[in-house]
Amino acid sequence: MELELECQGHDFLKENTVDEVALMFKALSDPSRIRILYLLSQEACSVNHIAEVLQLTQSAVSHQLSYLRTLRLVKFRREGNSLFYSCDDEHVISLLKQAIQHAEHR
Amino acid sequence: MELELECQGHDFLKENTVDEVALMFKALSDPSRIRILYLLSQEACSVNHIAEVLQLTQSAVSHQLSYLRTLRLVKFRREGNSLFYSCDDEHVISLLKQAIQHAEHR
DNA sequence: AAGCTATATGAACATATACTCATATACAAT
DNA sequence: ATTGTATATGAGTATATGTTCATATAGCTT
Repeated sequence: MELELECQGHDFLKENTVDEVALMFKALSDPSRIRILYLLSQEACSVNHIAEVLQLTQSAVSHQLSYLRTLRLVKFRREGNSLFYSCDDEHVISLLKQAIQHAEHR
Repeated sequence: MELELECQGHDFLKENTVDEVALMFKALSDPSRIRILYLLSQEACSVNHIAEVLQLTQSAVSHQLSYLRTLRLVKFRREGNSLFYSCDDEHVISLLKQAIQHAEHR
């Protein structure tokens, strides 16, 4: 049966698909972004709150949020002077949580 | 009910966990590695075969396999002069395939 | 309007990344 | 042993990445 399978054709990934997947995983491949996304998966947060909780500078957080916004992984609503960010891609959050589960239980 | 949730404590990720997750996603964040892993998820391949099929140099493939080996995402068996690589982490392949599905159907 | 707070942004920098090229290693075959 | 084939590896390089620092923008308050 292995031999049968070896003779079949293979899926080939479209360049577009590969690049999109790469971008998606790249977004998840940095510790700061992982912590930001995980925090936002639990509650909407202002930029300063994220910075305080995660012990990052406001600027670093803002840059990362800008990055995540571009990929539409987060969205925000304004409330007075503050911007409350939250997750905007459940699928990505799902992947993140699976990876966390996997890393924790080992 | 939203108010209730806002008052609860939050999960915090251990530094170790964050770093492991980051490494894992970093492995999946490069187009060449994505294509290599996806190919290997379909059949075990020699280094040269990977290079031919994916139109990469032997050296580039070998470097990436070395990277993936370090993370134990691939393993290999020797057969004569050739080394046949295959996937060694079903969980990572699962994440990869989910991301591909997500990217394709949109 | 002026001053205050929250956030965004650009430049600069140090490090990481992925590749190429040249060469080394390992096994096979004669 | 020598040659050939398959793979690995080290150095070098160009580009990408994540942060900091300084400054800009936007909205609130008085």
